[in-house]
Amino acid sequence: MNLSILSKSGFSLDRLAGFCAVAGAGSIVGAARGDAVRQSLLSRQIRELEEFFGTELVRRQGRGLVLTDVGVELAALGRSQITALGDFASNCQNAPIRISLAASESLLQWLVLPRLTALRKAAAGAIFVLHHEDNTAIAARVQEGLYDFGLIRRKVTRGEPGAAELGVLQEILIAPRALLPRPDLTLAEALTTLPMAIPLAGTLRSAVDAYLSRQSKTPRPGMHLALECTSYLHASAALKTGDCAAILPGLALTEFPEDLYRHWSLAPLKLERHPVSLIWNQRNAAVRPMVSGLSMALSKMLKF
Amino acid sequence: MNLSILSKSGFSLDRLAGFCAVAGAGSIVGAARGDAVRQSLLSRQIRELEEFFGTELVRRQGRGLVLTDVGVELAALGRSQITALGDFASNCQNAPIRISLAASESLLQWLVLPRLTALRKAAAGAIFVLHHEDNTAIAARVQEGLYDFGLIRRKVTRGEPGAAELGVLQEILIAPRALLPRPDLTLAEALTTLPMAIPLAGTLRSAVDAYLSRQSKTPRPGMHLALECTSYLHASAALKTGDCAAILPGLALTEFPEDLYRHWSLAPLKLERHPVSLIWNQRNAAVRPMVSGLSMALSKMLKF
DNA sequence: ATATAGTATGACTATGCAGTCATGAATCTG
DNA sequence: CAGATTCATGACTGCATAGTCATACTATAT
Repeated sequence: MNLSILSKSGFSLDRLAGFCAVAGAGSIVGAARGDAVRQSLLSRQIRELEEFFGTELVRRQGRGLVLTDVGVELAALGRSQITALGDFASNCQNAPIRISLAASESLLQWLVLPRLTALRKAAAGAIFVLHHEDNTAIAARVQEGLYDFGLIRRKVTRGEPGAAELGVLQEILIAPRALLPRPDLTLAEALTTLPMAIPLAGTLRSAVDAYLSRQSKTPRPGMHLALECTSYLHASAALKTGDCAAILPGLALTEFPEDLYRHWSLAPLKLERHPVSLIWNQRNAAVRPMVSGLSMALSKMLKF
Repeated sequence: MNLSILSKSGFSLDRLAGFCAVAGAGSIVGAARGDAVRQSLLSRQIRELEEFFGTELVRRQGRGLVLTDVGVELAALGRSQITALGDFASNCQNAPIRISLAASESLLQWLVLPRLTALRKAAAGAIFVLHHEDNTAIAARVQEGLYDFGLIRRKVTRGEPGAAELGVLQEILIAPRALLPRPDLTLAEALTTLPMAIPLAGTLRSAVDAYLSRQSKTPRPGMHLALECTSYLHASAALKTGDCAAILPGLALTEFPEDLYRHWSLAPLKLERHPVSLIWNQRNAAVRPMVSGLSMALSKMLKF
């Protein structure tokens, strides 16, 4: 075993953890959590690590810092080690392990949380820590080992390690029946006449317009919109007021009973399909037995 | 990230390394390497770890100690972490990583070492550390993470992770031509008349006897043996003296040129076949990029 | 019973490191 | 430009821990 780490001074678990915190927060001040005193400690710890390893770990850039490639590597290594030790300690105390999962608000709301009971059973007493984060950041964070699992919208190449495809999101239009002038309203009529809440996703908006023009229905720009929002959750809440219709992921349908709400498939819109995939960190899985076990269970249970 | 390890006192990398050393050596005195002073330190460090984790890590048994299951787990975890950190530090200094491989003397001699040049090339500057150890211990040590790779004689179930079958050892009989009364001596005649060096493997010995009795040749117990030895290497050395024939793995044949030595297949003896397999530790492979890369290369290059 | 080979423990020292504080330096923003 | 934000540095304190030593304890072998 290579014991050079222990015979030389300048390395400690504490420094490693500090560095990981900085890496996670993206800045020293951020990692110091407002504590001005901690800032100086962290700054020094990073310098000591750099001296110890003989490499730059961060690059001072402007009035902030960015990790170097080596720094990213070390942060990932450190995170996996500290988590593994934490798991081990938790196990010794029969204390629950924490498993983190990051996803967009809407996926958490309509894909993960409805299945919570089953998930908790599969996790055998582990505690789930849910994080919501914007879609692009999730993949990176999972790669860094900051989250154990992530749900993202992308294809998975067959046999790819650390990823599993869960299903394809289908958007639908839902409207309160009370709002309908006639019960047999067509999709195109609904889209042109009903006040509507739709997320501010450019592609969705333009797909609606394109569809309407194919149907020779003049879209009334702005007029048929009651609300533009940044999340399907807001659209869902708006829909619940009964004041407007909304475009939501099909998964949300369970919240809107058939007798009070009517829904239309948006298949005619030929929207781009978004496969939802579960991803996890391979190194984390190897080091945390719970993660490797759960990756199988989660990819089954979250399928839709 | 679970930071309970750092906020509570009683844990340190040093203690973890000490515990791993004790686990590897099997005793505190052994790990102390003769240093009587270190013994007391190690004993205390183990107790502190036990207090920290709130679990027994070793069980005092007689005048020695044995690891508990939890202890074995922690030792493996610690070893993989310390090695991974060591690798990282080595990488930062552009220093070579050490990759350890354990096998029986004969496999090292005739399977590994002849391919050393190719192996070193595949390992891209890593240093190979060869250990010889008796066959049964190797699997356990690899599992503990003490060795990165091991060569053992057992079957590999298809798709088994951390293992690859390399080939099937075929024993052969080799004799110096100078020793032969006639150049066309049959296998049975050779086995009954030539002085012979064979390893003290009970199965090999009784297979020879069984074969001879099938051939209605009376084995002359003891008489046809010049040497019983505990390793094929000894048999090989004896063979080189020219004074006796020897049963050796087919791999050894390269050392004995056709013009000076004659060899017979032992296929008629219907010996039990021993597949040789390369095994490695999955956790180690996940944590040491070099190991996971090499596992593919080694299982190809060591095939025979 | 005695020797021996192992572990355990108490008492101490030295040191490396986290924690703390004040202040400086570099960079961006209005 | 001033002011704000962020990182860097030097100087100090207190504490946890590695290191050291002497000795006690325990099980096994003869």
